Amino acid sequence: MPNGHDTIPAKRPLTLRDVSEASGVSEMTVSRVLRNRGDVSEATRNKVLEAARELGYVPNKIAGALASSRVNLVAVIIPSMSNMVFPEVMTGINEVLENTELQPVVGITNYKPEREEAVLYQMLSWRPSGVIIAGLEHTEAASAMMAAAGIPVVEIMDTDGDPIDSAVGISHRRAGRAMAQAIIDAGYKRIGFLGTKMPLDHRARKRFEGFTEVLAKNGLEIVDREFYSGGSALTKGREMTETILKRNEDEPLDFLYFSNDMIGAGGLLYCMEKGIDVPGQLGLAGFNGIEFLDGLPIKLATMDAMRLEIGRTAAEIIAKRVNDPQGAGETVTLTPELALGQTLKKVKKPL
Amino acid sequence: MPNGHDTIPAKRPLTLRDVSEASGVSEMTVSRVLRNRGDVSEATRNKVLEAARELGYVPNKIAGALASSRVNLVAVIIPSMSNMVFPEVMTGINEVLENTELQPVVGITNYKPEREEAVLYQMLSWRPSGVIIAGLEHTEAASAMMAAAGIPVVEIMDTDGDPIDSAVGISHRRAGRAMAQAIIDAGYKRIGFLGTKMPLDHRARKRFEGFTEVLAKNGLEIVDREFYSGGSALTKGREMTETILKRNEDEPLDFLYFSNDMIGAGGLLYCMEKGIDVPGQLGLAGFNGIEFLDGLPIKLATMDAMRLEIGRTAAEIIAKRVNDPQGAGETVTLTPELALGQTLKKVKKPL
DNA sequence: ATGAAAGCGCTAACAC
DNA sequence: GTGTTAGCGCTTTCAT
Repeated sequence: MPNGHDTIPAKRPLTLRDVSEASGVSEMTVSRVLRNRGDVSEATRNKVLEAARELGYVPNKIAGALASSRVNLVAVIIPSMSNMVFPEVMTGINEVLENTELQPVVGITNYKPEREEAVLYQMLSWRPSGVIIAGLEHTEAASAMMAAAGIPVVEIMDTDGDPIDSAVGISHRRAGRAMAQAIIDAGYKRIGFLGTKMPLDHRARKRFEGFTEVLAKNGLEIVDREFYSGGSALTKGREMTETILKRNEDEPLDFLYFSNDMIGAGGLLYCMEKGIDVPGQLGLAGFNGIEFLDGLPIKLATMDAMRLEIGRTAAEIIAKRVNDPQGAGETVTLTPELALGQTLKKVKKPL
Repeated sequence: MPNGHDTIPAKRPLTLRDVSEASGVSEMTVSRVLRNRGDVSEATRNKVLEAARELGYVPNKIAGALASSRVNLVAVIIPSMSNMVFPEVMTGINEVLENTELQPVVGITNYKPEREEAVLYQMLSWRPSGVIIAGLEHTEAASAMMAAAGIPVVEIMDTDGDPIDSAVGISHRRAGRAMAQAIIDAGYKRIGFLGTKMPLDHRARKRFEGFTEVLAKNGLEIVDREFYSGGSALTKGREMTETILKRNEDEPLDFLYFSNDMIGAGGLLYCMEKGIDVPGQLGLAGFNGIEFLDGLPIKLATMDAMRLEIGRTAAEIIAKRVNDPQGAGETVTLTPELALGQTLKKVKKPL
């Protein structure tokens, strides 16, 4: 032992039987005490608790789960942990699950379908009580596994599609449309798009589709676009903004639509530094409503992805269904508000 | 079924026996095939795989783990997921574990010792192959559990203390001392401190102690301090900076030391907005080296907490020890570099 | 190369 | 209120 923590070094991990012997109470009753189940007299209860504490017994959930075929785990499968959106979803999930027996277990897919399939397989092999998974697009095998698992499955973030069981999210197509409409209403015409180089980010794709759809209806097109991958989003936003503005100096752009707020913030900082008049000369908008935007000198127009709410609702659906396995799936579509901030001209909508 | 995913709805979850019956191969051999263990003829192997795929069989790890008393899980216990530092640690852990059989399972403590104890208990009850846990300070019960668990335990982030088994991190005391020295060397005298209101953030506390220690040795003291809790760190940094500067207008501060880079960035944005000459009139420094700083107009002086490296090293220690349970604990102290950025005057150190 | 039997540590179900 | 018995679905061990 490298230091002063004094403990009973356990060769063989302790079992219920050890507690049973130490307390002189049957294994079954020990089990009851440790799970607060069934009637146990105060006296034996204390004897057991005392013995367990004394020995430092930690129950073996593996054995418990096998015997009871109940596993209080919820598989949460998300693309990434590094872009601020999923940590917040997790917070929402945690908030709700903390008040239940359920415990989230997180798997990361890095936006790769085959990775998602593998992670899902791993997680399902622990026989969780439910699955919360980002997105509606999965490999065929993954969809089949979830459908066959016989547990509640909630697909989150997006509701533009066909859920396996339940879904909670926003319509990203609608989000793209709404932003396009706001930009058009404000009178901008020469619009640039800056986004991630991620063909597999279906939600970004749907927003883009909704966006261009409304532009088209109004006789407009995206004038230029710029993509990035990897690196610090703030830095990339700055660089991409410089690039796209320089490339269009002859016929300048009057609006930049960023596929996320982090690159949007980078763009905003760049504009402020260069003394570009925002929103007069150039309008800006992002997507996500990251809280961090509040700290910027001026607020970026954006649309909240309602991450916290999505996490909470998804967890609630799972919690409900665990106690009511017969329950049917449901789809909850949340409707985010457009936050105009200070980077979008406030122009009256033409009649 | 709410939609078009065609699957075999499984009433009773499939078992090895189902695959055995479907393939006409004994359960034991099926098990061998599915785990790639022992010699199995190519013919039976294919029969089994075919049957398993056909049925959509997902092995039950609960049963497997109980029978083999081997669980390929690594418990990762961290205070929070929302402040950018731990996601990066996770990335490092994942990178390494991806190349092994091991899988991380994350628990969040919210900086509460009693929560940490509870989470640890939960995790240990799954009999993981190892534990990675943030910090060296735990409740007595938590320390005892880890010491008695008979598995490798790596305490991360901090090495100023007494590890249970292994530790990987930096010396936060040294980090505080180094930053203080750099500030003093640059000639700043009237130093303010801005931090989190978190008595249980031992690492912040140690940095602070190291910091004031060096100031004291040089006949200096912190002139004023300001604390926050909750909210957007960027916003809070901005507000706190305003507050502390205003409060000391009579005898102005010439340096602000922020306990993390996010509030530091907020302070920096505030200064730029107000036209405060940084680093001439006022120097600034933070802590953590978050990549995001690169996107700011000028770079904040900071010290990298080496999160990625810590995560990787911790995971490596676990991976190594799982295959060598006799191995002894080890302590790895990483030494971060001070990044002066552009918010600290470059003044020659007085001879 | 394959199979049969025993049991991992716990809990459901049923006594008493 | 407490104890007994029989598994949960796998893997270990030992035969063959």
